[in-house]
Amino acid sequence: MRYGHPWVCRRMMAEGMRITQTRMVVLDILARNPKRHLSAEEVFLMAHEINPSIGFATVYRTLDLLTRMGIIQKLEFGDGRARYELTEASKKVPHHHHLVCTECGKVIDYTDFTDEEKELLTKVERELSEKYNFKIKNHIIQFCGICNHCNERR
Amino acid sequence: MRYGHPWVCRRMMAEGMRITQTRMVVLDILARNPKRHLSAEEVFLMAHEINPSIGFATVYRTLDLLTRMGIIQKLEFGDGRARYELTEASKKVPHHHHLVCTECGKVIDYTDFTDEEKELLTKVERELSEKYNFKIKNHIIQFCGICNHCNERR
DNA sequence: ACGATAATGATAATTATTCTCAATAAAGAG
DNA sequence: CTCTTTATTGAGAATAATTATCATTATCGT
Repeated sequence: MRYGHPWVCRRMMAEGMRITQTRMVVLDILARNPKRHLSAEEVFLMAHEINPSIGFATVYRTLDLLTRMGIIQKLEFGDGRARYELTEASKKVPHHHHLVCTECGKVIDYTDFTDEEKELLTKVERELSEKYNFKIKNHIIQFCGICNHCNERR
Repeated sequence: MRYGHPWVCRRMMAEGMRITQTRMVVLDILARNPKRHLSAEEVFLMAHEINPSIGFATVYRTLDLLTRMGIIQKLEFGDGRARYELTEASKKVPHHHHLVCTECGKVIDYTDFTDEEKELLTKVERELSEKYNFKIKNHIIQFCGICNHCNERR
């Protein structure tokens, strides 16, 4: 059977993993929704539309697998459910970070200041990596506060 | 009754909140353990040592309250339980960020590169604040990877 | 000291995530 | 293409963190 995402498939094969329909469906969903921060449940619902036989547990397992492979990233915005999106390293999503409203949970992606940020981050990453002997795979940057909407109704 | 943490007490009173023993005990525990990233359960156990009548639910409520007040910060390192520590803004803890091992969950605090980082962060914070009309209270920066220990046993 | 009521403790309820295990399907061998 | 091995899956049960409920308690202005 043929699927897309050749770079992921190559890595899976190289590591002796099987390329299954569920894995490709989950990856596809995340790749097609780069703007949203999908929760496991949302991914499950979308996967279920494509193939109703896909189970919840497998979606979790696949999200976990892709996270450990560094293809997607698990994000936690403090509302009790994890969110997932492709990593920058997967070359499918541009450098960006998140602005989180701690009141309503709204999340804004911002892509400003990325050149300066990127430069500093690369430097910090390299040096921390050496100093602490840590193989750094990616990073999470969130600014937390109150959005204009929540600010107004007070 | 007299407690420490006058700056917190002042703010609580100003906002019509009551200054209770449980709140002060929880705050004290976090203030006395700036190096650790305590989970709600750990805080509960320590609080329970001090006063066995303190309940789990109240610890959660207090952690949530202090978080909303910006005195402590809720951190999620991906192991399914939230951690709490004083914010930089509370002036009790120095500027630092976290290095998280996605394999074993180990967390290293690092305080390197803080001058450059701080400068950039302040700038980014100010400009994002204007652009998105967001009242930014704090930020979370985590570098995720594999620690040397986990790297060796492969 | 008193009274209004915010806060609490105990416990039940909820909810996201993980585990279990028999059934299924991917991939290499023939 | 068929067979075999075994990694992966689906369904549902189990787990664990967090939140809600509600009668009781303790704070604080008077």
